[in-house]
Amino acid sequence: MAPGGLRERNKRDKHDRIVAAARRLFRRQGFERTTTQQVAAEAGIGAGTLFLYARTKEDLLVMVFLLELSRVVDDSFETLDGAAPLLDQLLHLYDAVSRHHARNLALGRPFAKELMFVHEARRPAMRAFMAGWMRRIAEVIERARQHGEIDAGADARLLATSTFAQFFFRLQSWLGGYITRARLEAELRDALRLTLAGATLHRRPGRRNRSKTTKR
Amino acid sequence: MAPGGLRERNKRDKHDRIVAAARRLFRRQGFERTTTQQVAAEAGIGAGTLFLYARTKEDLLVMVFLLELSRVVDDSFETLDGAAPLLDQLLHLYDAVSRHHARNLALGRPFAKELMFVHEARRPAMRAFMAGWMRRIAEVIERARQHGEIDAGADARLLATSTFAQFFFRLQSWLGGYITRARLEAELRDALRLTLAGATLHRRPGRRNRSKTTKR
Amino acid sequence: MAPGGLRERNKRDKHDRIVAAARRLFRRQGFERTTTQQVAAEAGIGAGTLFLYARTKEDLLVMVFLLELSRVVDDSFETLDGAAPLLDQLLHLYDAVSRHHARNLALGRPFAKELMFVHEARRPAMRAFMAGWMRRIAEVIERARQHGEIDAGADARLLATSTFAQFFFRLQSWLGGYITRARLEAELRDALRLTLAGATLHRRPGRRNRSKTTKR
Amino acid sequence: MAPGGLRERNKRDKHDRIVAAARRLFRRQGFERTTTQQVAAEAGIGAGTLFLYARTKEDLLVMVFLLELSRVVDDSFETLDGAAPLLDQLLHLYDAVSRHHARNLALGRPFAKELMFVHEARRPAMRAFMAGWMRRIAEVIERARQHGEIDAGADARLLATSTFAQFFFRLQSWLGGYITRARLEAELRDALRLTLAGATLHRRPGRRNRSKTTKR
DNA sequence: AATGAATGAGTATTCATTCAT
DNA sequence: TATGAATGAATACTCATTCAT
Repeated sequence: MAPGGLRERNKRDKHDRIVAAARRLFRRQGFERTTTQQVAAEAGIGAGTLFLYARTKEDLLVMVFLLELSRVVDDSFETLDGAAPLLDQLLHLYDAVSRHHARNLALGRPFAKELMFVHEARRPAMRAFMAGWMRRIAEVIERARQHGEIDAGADARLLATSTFAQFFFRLQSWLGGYITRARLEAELRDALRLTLAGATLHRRPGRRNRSKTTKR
Repeated sequence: MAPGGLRERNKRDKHDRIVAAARRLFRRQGFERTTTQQVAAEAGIGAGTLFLYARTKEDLLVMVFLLELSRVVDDSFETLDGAAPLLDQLLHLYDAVSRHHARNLALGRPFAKELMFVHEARRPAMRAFMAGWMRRIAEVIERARQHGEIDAGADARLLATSTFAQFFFRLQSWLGGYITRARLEAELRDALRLTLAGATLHRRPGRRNRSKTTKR
Repeated sequence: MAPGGLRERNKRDKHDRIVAAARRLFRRQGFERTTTQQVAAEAGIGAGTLFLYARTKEDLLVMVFLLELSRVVDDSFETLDGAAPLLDQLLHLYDAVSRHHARNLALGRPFAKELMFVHEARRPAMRAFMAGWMRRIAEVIERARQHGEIDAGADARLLATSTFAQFFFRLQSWLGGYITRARLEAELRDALRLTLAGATLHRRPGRRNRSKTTKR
Repeated sequence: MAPGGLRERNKRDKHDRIVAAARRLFRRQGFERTTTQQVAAEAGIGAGTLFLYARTKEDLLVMVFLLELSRVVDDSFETLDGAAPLLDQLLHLYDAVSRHHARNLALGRPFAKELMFVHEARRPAMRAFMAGWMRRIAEVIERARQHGEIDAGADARLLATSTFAQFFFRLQSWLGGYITRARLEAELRDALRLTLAGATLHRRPGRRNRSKTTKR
C-alpha cells in the first residue's frame, strides 16, 4: 500500500527510535537494569515489535555501541592534527574514547566487558567496525611513516593493533576499577612512546621524537 | 579448646575441597551452568557452609582462577630458560597461559570476561596476583637489561605491563572468537618484538636480537 | 483487533481463576506454606503469568481477603433484622465475621496479622473496603438513631468505628490465642453494650435497651 | 567455683547486655533486618550463647518489648494526675505509649504486628504484662468510680479493656499507615469520651464530665 | 556455661523472548 | 508488520538454630 520508500523510511525511523531509546535508558539506568519492555515503551512500540529490529537484548547493546563509538571515533579523526607528532595523534585518538566513557561509566563498563564476548551472530558487525577503526589508525601511522617520522620498514597495521592493545588493556583496567583515569593516561602515554620507539629511526641518536610528554 | 592447629587445618582442608570441587565442576559444565549447591555437594558440605568460605559465586571463580593461574604462572617461571633471548622468554611465559586456556576454553572465557570486572571486594586479591605476576616478568626483563640485551635506560616495569597488554588483548580476541589461536601466536610474537625493539640497543644496527621468529 | 469484550473477559476469567486457586490453597495449607507456583499451577497458568495479575504474594492474600470478606459482610447485611435492637444488629454483623474465621482459622490468622500492615500499594484497596464496611455499619446505627433508639446527637460514624474497634481487638485476641471464642463473644457483647450506652437516651432510667445478653 | 551470687549476677548481666544489644540493633535497623549473630556480636557473646538466654529471635522482640513498654507504662502511671478528669487520665496513659512508638516507628510496627501473634511459649509473659497493665488502668477507673465520677455500677475491668481496645485499634491503624498520628489522637479522644459516657452518671443532665477536649 | 562452625530449608520474582491474533 | 499477553526457567544466598567440643 504505502510506497516502498515510505515503508523503508518508517522502518528506518523505528530502528532509530529504538536505538535512541535504548541509549537513553542504558545511560540513565545501566544496561543490566534496563528491561527490553522499558526500551519498547520508551520507543513507543509494542514489546514484541522490538524483537523485529533487535533479535536480542545484546543486539541493542551492540547497536548503541556502534552508534556511539562511530560518532566518537569519526569525530576523533576529524579533529586530528595531522601535523602533530605521531604519539600525540594517537593519544588524541584514544583519549577521545576514554573521555567519552568517562562521561558514561555506567555504559562504558558493559561495553568493555561484553563486547569482546558477544554472540557469534553479532561478531561480524563488531569485526567490521574494529577493522575500519584499525585501518584508519593504520593510515595515520602510514602517513607518519611516509613523512619519515618512523622507520620506513615499520608495519603500520601492526603498530595500529599494538597501540590499540596498549589502550584497550588500560581502558579495561580503568573501567574495572583497578586504576584511575589519570593513571590510564600516564601509562598509556609511556606505553605508546615505547611502542613507537620500536619503529622509530635511530640513525641519529639525538633525533628522538619529541612530544609533550611527562618526563618520568 | 580444640588445638588451634587442628581447627585451622580443618578449615584449610574444607577450603581446598571447595576450590577443588568448584574447579572440577566449572571445567566440566562451565561456570554459569554450575550451581552453588552442586559445588557444595561435590565438596561434601552443606549448601550454607559454602558461603562461609566464598561469599559469592564470583568468589569461587576468583578462587579457582588464582589457584589455576598461580600454578600455571609459577610453572612458567620455573621452566624458563634464562639464557634464551628475552623475546623467547616472554613468549614462553605468555604461551604457558594461553596453552592452559586452550585446554579449558569453557573456563578461560569467564576468566577473561569476568575477572577484569570483578566485585570491589575481590579486587585486592586480583590486584595482588597481577602485581606479583608483573613483578616477576619485570625481573626477567631486568635481568635481560643487566645482560645488556636491552637498553640500559629501559623501564622494566613498563615493559612488563606493555608486553602483558599485548598478550591480554590477543588472548581476549582469541577467547572472544575474533581470532584463532594461531593468529594470536603470530600477532603476539610480532607485537612483542616491536615492543622490545623500542627498548633495544641500536648502537650496532646488525646486532638485532635474533630469535626463532616467523618471517612475514 | 480482538473484540475488547473478549480480551477483557479472558483477563477477568484468569483473574478469578487465580483468586479462587489462591483461596483454595491458602485454606488447605495456610498462607505461608503455599507457594506462588502452586497457585499458578492450580490456576492453570504459567508461573510468571501470575504476577501479571498479582504483583506480590501479599497481593494474593489481599485479593482473597477482599473476596471472602466482601461476601461475608454483604451477607451479614442482607440477613440483618432491621427491627432488632441495635446491639443485636451489631452483634449479628460482627459475629458473621468471627464465625467465618472460625471455619478457617488457618486463613483468619494471616488476615488479622498481615492486613493491618500491608504494603503501601495495597492499602487503598483495603481502605476502600474498610470505608465501605464502616459506612454500612454507620447506616445501621443511623437508622437506630432515627428510630430514637439512641441519642439524637450521637455520631453514627464514631459509633461505627468504636464498635468495630471493640470487635477487632477481641478478634485479634482470639486469633492470637489469648482468649477463647466464647470469651470473645461475651466480652464483645459487654463492650458493645457499654459503647452504645454512651449514646443512649437516659431520660427514663428504666428504658434501658433490652437484648439477649449474658448476665455475668 | 564462683559464689552463687556472683554467677547469678553474671547471668543477669549477660541477659541485660543481650536485651540492650537487641534493642539498640532493632531500633537502628529494624527487627527483620537484624540478625541474631549481630545481636550476639553486639552483646559481646558467642552466636550460640545467645540461645541460652533467648530461645528464639521472637523471644528477643518480646524481651525488648517488655523492657521498653514496662518503662513507658510505669512512667505513665507515675506521672498521672489523679485529680484530673478520668478522660484526661486515660488519654495521658495511652498517649505515653503512642508517643513512645512515634520515636521508634521502626520498632513500633513489629511490636504491634507480631506481639498479638506470638508463639504459645511466649504468651504467658505477654499475658502477664497485659494483665498488669489492664489492672492498673482499672484501678485508675475504679478510683474515679469511687469519686463518683462514673456510675457506681460501672465495671472498671470492662472499661479498662474497652478503652484499651479503642486505643489499640487506632494505634494499629496509625502504625499500619492508614491514619496519621493526629487522627489517632482525635479519634481516640472521641472514642474514649463515648466509652466513658456509657458509664457516666446522667442523673443531672448538665453534669457532664468536663475535660480539655476538642469540640467537634 | 560458652562457643562458633555447620547446617539446609526454602521461594518469590524477573524478564528476554515467543506467538496467536 | 505490529502487538502485548503469556511464558517458565532458573538460582544464589540468608540466617535462625543446633551441637560437638
